[in-house]
Amino acid sequence: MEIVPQNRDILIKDIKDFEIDQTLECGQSFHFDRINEDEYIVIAHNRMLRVRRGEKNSLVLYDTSYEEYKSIWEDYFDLGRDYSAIKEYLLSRDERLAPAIEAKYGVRIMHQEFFEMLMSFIISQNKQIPQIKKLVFAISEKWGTYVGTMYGKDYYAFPTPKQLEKVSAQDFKELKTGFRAPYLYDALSKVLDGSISEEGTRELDNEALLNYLCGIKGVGEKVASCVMLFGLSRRDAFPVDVWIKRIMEEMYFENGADKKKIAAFARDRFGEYGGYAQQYLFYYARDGKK
DNA sequence: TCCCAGGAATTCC
DNA sequence: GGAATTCATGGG
Repeated sequence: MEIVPQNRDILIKDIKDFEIDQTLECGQSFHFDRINEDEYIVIAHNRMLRVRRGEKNSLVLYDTSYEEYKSIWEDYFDLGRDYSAIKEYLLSRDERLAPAIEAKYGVRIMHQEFFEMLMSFIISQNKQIPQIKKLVFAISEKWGTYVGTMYGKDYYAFPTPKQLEKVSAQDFKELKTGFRAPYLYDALSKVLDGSISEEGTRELDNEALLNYLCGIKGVGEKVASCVMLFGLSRRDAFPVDVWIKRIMEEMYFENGADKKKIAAFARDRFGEYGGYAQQYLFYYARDGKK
């Protein structure tokens, strides 16, 4: 992998184990627009990023700097990590992961922002991905900071807790968040009063962190695990949703298993690489059914 | 009209 | 305790 600054853009050559479309569309992220199969607009860290897949395993990040790439986007897309080692380990744990890993070879686990992940995955319950995206965009447009216009569309960052200080549960409801409105409000309140904070998560081990997050109304094990995996880089978290349950039962439990049992099995089988296994399997399972 | 959606809270037995 | 029901909204 080679990072080549070009004018106002950043060209990254010879990226392995990465595809921008797979990484964005595997279900971990909701705050982006697809321009076409190679080009996306990504909103994160109070910025709008135009990014495009280039020729021969390259990637172009438009209108950014080397410093910004190193300080933000490399970590955001997890480009600094060796995924061949991850894949090798997972395959050594179970070679039956091969079809999922081969099909979704370009997925990386992103490191997104904690608060946005918390709110997004509270929204995600009992919703489909396009609906989740719609609500994330609506909340951003209503309360977030304008970050730029591309192809005629205005983009807004996901609001900070501070920007939502005066927002009520009723305000969330008016955006059609439905029964999730009081959940969003409870999460917001706890972040605003400091009882939930990213700093507060650092010292906690996974089990304690899970309980910590589950103290928020509307946050159960699955949502908490997603926040841990995608927002706090707990790469051993293994969210069990309906898709994962389905494929794990197919692979490992002939007579079915509840979510707790599946999560425990995954901890034992995949260990610190559970999150990667989860995402390959989730995307593979969900895509196959389409 | 009916059914389901990257679930979680509540109610029921 | 664990299983069934409810929750608000949109789309097939």
